Parts: sequence; C-alpha cells; structure tokens
Amino acid sequence: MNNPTFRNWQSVQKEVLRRIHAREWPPGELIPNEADLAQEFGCARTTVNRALRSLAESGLLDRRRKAGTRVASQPVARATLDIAIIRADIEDRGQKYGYQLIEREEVIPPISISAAMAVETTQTLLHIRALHLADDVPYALEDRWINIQIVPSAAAESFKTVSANEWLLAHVPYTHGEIAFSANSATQNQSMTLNCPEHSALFTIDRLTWDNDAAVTKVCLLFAPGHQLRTVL
Amino acid sequence: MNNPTFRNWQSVQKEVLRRIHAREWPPGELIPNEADLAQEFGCARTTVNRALRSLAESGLLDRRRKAGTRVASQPVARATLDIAIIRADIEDRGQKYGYQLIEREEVIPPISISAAMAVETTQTLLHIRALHLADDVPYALEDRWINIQIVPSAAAESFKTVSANEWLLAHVPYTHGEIAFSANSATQNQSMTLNCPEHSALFTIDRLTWDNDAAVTKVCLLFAPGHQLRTVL
DNA sequence: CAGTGGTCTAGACCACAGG
DNA sequence: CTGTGGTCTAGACCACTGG
Repeated sequence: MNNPTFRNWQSVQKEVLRRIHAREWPPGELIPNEADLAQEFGCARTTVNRALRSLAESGLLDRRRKAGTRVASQPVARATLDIAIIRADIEDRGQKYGYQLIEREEVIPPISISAAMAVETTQTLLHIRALHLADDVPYALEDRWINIQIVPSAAAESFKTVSANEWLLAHVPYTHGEIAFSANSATQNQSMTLNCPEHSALFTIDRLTWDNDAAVTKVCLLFAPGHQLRTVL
Repeated sequence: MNNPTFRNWQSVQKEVLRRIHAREWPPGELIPNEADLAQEFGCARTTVNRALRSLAESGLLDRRRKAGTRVASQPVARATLDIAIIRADIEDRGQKYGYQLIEREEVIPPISISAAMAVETTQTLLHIRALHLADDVPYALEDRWINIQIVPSAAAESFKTVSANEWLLAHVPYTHGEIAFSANSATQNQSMTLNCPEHSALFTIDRLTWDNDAAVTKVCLLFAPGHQLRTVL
C-alpha cells in the first residue's frame, strides 16, 4: 500500500480528484479517513489534510468531525470573481482609460439609500455620479453615495480627475461588504450618458461597503451593453 | 515581544488584519517575515504561515519568495459565488420548484455553438430548452447543448421531469469550466416564455463545461427580470 | 548567493459531534 | 464515549528569485 508516488499535497490532491472523477469515490460516498490515506499514500497525515482541506474549500468535499469526509453529492460550482478597480480592468485589456465627473453634491439621500446604509434619514451624504470610458467610449456609469461622517476626508476631494472608485479603494479601509449582480433596463438619462439605446439591458453591480457596522459607501455601477464578467471554474 | 495572546492561526490572522486595517502596515508595505512574526506572536512559523497564506488567497497580501510579504496596494475584492442547482436555489428560499421541458432535439448546431464547444461542424448535439419556475412563476429559461459523444447516456434521457441542469451535475463529471455573467434584452420569444415584457433586461449566465479538453455542455440561463446574484466580500 | 516563503514530517492534544 | 478532522509544534529541507 505504501505508494511512493505521492510525495506532496498537490499530487495527493490530484489522485483524490482522479478517484472522484473516475467515480471510484462516487458523489455522496464516504472516503477513507486521513490517517488511512496517509498510510496508503506514504506521507504524513498533515499532507493529506492539506490536500483534502483545499478540496473542501472549493466545494468538492464535505468534511465533518467524526462523520468523516464525503464527496459532495451536489457539487456546487464555486466561482471566484476578482472585482478590480475599473481603470485597472480597462488598462489590463490594453485600452485607454477615461474618466468624467458628472455630478458631485452633498445632500440628504432618498430613504432607500439612508436605510440601506443604516444612517439617520436626516444625515447628509456625498453623492457622486461619474462616467468611466474605455478608448473614449462609455464603459460604465457610477452612482455612488459616501458616508462623510465615516470618511470625512472625502469631503475635501473634488473627484474631478480621480474616480471615487479608485480613491476610496486606495484611501479607505473596510472590513466587509455585500455585492449583488443583476440586469437593469437603461433609463432615458442613463442611455444618453452611456450612448446606447433606451431600455438597453445593462449589467449592474451594486455594492455596499462596511467598516465595522458603519456603512462607508454604496455604489451602483451600470455597464454599457455587451459587458461580461468572466471567470473560470 | 513574546506575546502569549496569539495561540492559533485565526488570532494571528485577526491581528494581522487589524494592523492592515489600522494602517500600521499601509498598502504596499513590506511586513516582517514569517520567522520574525512567529517570534513576536510566540507561536510556530507554521501557524503564521497558515494565517498569512489564507490572507494571500483572499487577495489582501502579496507574497513572493525572497521578496517577502507585502500588503496588497490595490486590494482586489474577491467575491466567491456559489452556483448551485436551480432547484436547490429556489427551494432554499422556501419556494416551490417547477420545471417544464420546452424542446428536446438532436440536431447539428449553429457554427457559433460547435466552434465554442470545439466539435466538428457536422456533429449532432442534443439541444434542450426548458423553463424553471418558482411558485409557478417563470424563474429562468435554460437553453442547453449537450455533447452526446462525450455523454452518450444523455441521449437516453427524456429530460421531461428532471432538468438537464440537475441531471448533468449529478451524473456527469467535469474537470473545469468557464462562466460569464451578462445582461441581455429579452427577445419576443423569450419574453413570452418568461411572461415578461419584450426587451426586458435579463440577467444571464453563460457556462461552458469541459472534461479534459472535450466540451461536455454549453448552457445559457436567462433569469426573469429582477433576479439578483448576491454574495458577501 | 542568500533570504524568503513553501512544504513535509512525526507526534501530540484538542474540539466536535455521531452513535 | 470515541472516532474524526482541526490544529500546533519544532525542526528540516527545498524552490524560487531578488540583489
């Protein structure tokens, strides 16, 4: 049984993947415990643990103390998306980045915004609207609210040349956030700004960013028609 | 220096996060090496490694041999999406799942499909169109192509009661895939099936699944207006 | 070439939860 | 209560890569 072929966790993982894939270990099946696998593979239990833990993180295995390790019966596809700064996205594709500030105002937001950001309905927020361009063509429309009580330094920024998207990521820390992807129909105003037909289907990212229970910023990004967000599984 | 507070990798990670967050280690900064941190925290280097590796995987740190570990200067937001079986998605929200097969045929696909799936232009594929419902309301429209040379058992499935979405995940292994999210305008046909206005903005998932360089299936999922895909950061 | 992260090992103790 | 995964340790060697 002592198989000298598996000397590192990657090779162990590869072999485990092979067995799952070949249905030697079918979905839902209990696989041998770490100690047994370590003996079979001729390596330390730590190494087996590393391989299996990694597979569990990607959703292929289901591990529970005492219950052991099972092949996931419904293999969830876990996609990892990297949401970068818009400028970086554009430049990575070799296009020229452009930026235009449309509006900047400090106002009391609609109830829907103050509620989502958990601020008093009477509190003033900084409202920014801006357009991102790729090779001089409209790329994305940014509509953002910033909590200037939490980020007072934002009040001094004009955001005329640096987008709020970029400035915030570089200057303001956050602890966690929520993000939602959806599709929205372009309003007349939006379609004019993005230079597309009215009612075009726009890929949309809504994002709410928190710093320890205080909302930092809420942003809605509307991408020009045709935009895709891609990743591998 | 020997601080007895940090006994496990989670607490080490938490402290590192605190320092990043408090800008004690600003973006781009080189942080102490593992051995030094281990001494400071009073734990083994392995434990520090575990904490830092995990942060690097989530994009907060940038690690390179010899060069050391740096705080990411452009913290990429890395969102993890779980793409489950549609039925599971609906039932998890306490709704009743429904399924209707619209069309099932074995035909030679359009060039765009055969090219994407890297099959001969003359090869017949299984084409499935189906509707998923939540509480009897249209939820998503599935348009799928299956490579019956790779999955011959699919040719014997009627897909009248079990969706291809679910059947494939349970019966057909795959090694990797590509996924893309976008927004599309509903065609007249689509809008009738989904019972929504024509030209509605539909959230779209395109997915191509491979088994070792052979395409298994290509699917386009069009979700009814209002659908959101959510996750946390 | 030398410093850094990447990994392996053997052994140990612990936390959790199934039976 | 007991088996399983989760983790820590100390020490070691290795792989990569910056200077």
